[in-house]
Amino acid sequence: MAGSKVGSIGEYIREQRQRAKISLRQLAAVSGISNPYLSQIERGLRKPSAEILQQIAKGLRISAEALYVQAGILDEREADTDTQAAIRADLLLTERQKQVLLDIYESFRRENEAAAAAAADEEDPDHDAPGDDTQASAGEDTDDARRKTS
Amino acid sequence: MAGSKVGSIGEYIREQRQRAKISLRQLAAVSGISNPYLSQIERGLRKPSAEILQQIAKGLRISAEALYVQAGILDEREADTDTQAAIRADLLLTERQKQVLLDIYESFRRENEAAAAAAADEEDPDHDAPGDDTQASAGEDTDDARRKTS
DNA sequence: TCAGGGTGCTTGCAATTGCAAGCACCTTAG
DNA sequence: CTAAGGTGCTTGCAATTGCAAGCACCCTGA
Repeated sequence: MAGSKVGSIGEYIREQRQRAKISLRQLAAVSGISNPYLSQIERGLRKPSAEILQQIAKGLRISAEALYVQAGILDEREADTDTQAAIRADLLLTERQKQVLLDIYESFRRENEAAAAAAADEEDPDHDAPGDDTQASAGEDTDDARRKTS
Repeated sequence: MAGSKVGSIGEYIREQRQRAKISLRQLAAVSGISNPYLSQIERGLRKPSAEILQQIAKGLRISAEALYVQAGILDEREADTDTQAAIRADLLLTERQKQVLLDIYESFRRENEAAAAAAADEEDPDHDAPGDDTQASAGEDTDDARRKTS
């Protein structure tokens, strides 16, 4: 198997794990694999079998297929229909249910956009060195406030 | 991996190969794997990786997914609705969010099926209405026609 | 300060995977 | 009859996979 793919699945797993905010050992434990092995997988030193990927997916509470696709052993499904349109057109759902799903979908989308914007804001200070002092100062105040609320 | 599953994938591969009327060596050659190894796989002496299954599927000109299902590393897919397919393919959602939406969707579906069953029990008495008999009869004819064309 | 609990990683090893070399057997042509 | 070509399988081995034992480091509480 091409090393580039294996590196990709390891990065992907680490990414999903960090999103779930669990440690490597915790994920290894709930997945039922050894933590050194999970570490090696994440760093691309080992190429896990499909069974191991299945276990990791279970631990991450995502579908095994998603990991298989990243690992290059399953093709990405086409089905490029729009999620919102599909929900609205789904005859097996009541209108109320459609709305609930759409609300959650949009909330997830906003969440992801906010995460993307936050990532962009962290990169901006690097571009404007003079403005950094002002923005960094403001940023510190915000961080202090967050610590107090936590 | 449970030996019973491995024995099953080996039998399945041999079956498909014999249906295709090609020898073990021919399949091994077009699949790009060694013929002794293919022999061992067919007899359940070895458990092939997903990559090897992928190659065998290519040689047999069947989908890799079919072999994955037999090997127990992929669940048999239910017929996805458009909504499910759309959620799975949505690049703007994280894997975790997809799973949450799918779980809620399926819960709604089950809710609706239960409601439909309850409604059907309440409507049974209405079938005695004359107009309803005519429609039910037409529906049955349509079903018969479909069975003949299938 | 030290002890305990947490983090991720290193290392050696047993088991497994996949292969190359070769065997045993069958069929066909000369 | 033999030789050639085909079939499926045996065996030993290198490489890989997955693990257990343990290391290095960090943080917190007494």
